[in-house]
Amino acid sequence: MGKEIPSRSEDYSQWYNELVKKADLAEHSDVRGCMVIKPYGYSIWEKMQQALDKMFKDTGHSNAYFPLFVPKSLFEAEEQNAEGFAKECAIVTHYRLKTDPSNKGKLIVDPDAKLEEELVVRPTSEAIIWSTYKKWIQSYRDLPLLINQWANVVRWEMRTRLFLRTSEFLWQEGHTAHTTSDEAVKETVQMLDVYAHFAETFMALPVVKGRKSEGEKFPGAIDTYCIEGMMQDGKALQAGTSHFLGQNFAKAFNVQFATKEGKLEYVWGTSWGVSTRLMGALIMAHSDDDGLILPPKLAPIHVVIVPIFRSDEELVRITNKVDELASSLRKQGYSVKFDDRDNYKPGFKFAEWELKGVPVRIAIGPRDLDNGTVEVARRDTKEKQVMKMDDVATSIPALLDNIQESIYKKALTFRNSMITPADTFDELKKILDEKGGFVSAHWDGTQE
RNA sequence: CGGGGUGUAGCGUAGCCCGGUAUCGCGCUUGGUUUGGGACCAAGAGGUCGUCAGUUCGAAUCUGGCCACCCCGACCA
Repeated sequence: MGKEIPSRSEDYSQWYNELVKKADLAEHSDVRGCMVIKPYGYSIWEKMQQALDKMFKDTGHSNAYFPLFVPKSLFEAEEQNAEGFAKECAIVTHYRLKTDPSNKGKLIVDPDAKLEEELVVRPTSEAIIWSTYKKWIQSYRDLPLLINQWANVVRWEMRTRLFLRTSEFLWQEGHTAHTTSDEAVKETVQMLDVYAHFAETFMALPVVKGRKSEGEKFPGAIDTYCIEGMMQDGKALQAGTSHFLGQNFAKAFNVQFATKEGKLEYVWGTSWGVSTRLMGALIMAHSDDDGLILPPKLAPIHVVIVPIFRSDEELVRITNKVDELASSLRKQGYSVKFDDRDNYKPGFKFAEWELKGVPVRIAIGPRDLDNGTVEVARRDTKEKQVMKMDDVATSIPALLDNIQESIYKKALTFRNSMITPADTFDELKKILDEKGGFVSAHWDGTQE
């Protein structure tokens, strides 16, 4: 602990790394390129999962789970997809270890236990899922098939960064199959809208929706749509993607259905995903030099209550008051933490909860007991106000709503200030060199 | 995969050039004083110096191999 987070302006990337560690979100694991998500960080991810999962269900999707391992022959069936991911795959080649005869107590890979066919650890699940869909889909009556999977995937990246790029990451991947191209495109766009809506209303992160260029699109897709958020260093972060797959995977895995007219046709596919990278986006979009700033809708703790006391007896009096307040807030669905640790001073606790981004802090001491008041502080602006104890429970909901909105507005204002129009290529280059941010420019859509 | 760097207590580090059994801070334990913005004092616990080998009477320190991680590039959610 301590005021050791480097300032955002000095070294953005270092600031980010320190913040992730200090706020108790995640740390590098001893395993190459992998990350340990700590309980506090994971609880934020769970909040994201819950909100997203509800939105998926509301749009007619169901959850399922498919295997971690993809036999190489399945993996290579859709050529573009296979080629696109080939350079970053982890592969299982053996299924057994044995004791090393020349080095007691150590294990070696048993050369006799080589697999007939290597297993690819999924970098994405299109292959394994489409090979399964082949069995599930016979008739137009089986469609649309709307499935989502919460899973981990492995992409053997050379350089990793906490939440933004790790060898293994958690995500959700939707895989749908449809009777017509139109319906599949609609699904693709619908899910992009779901992501954009989630980013803006839950993460308080304004995003730009768009379509990827030929060079950037998902391997195996006809079209890739994405949402991009603006981070405080003026750089874009891709926060979610939605792909229209056309009939590419249906053809690769021979997934056909009988139409009403009795004809056989290939189904139309989509896939879409967001990952724990959203955690990185959330952190980079809002936080300041004092730590994390969480939008209330994703905060695992909405309100932290810090008692200020000199004696045990004083703490008891405060605790009695706090119990009433906390239970009335909890009844309204808010998560409340009473920080009654006696080995830290209030100032330390203030700083710690600010570091962790808890939206609202309530301090209550002997002075408040006498006056029937509390001190309410909001994390985003650090404004404090003294409030009547009796009014707290009823005014917290509005305060949290206000914080959610004000975080969004701040991000939106910043984002808009960093969008610069350019009419010529020279202008574009100049803006990117000098100002950064987004550039609104003309483009004819070609590679050149 | 190219270029650079680091590895010493739970964390962050000094010592390395010039070899003699490891420094300091945070944290932890105990006791006391404290508590409205990151408390203080005292005592205490905690280390095969990444790993394997070599040189040497003696290696954290010198030499070689290996491993891991970090930073910068290319690639990506």
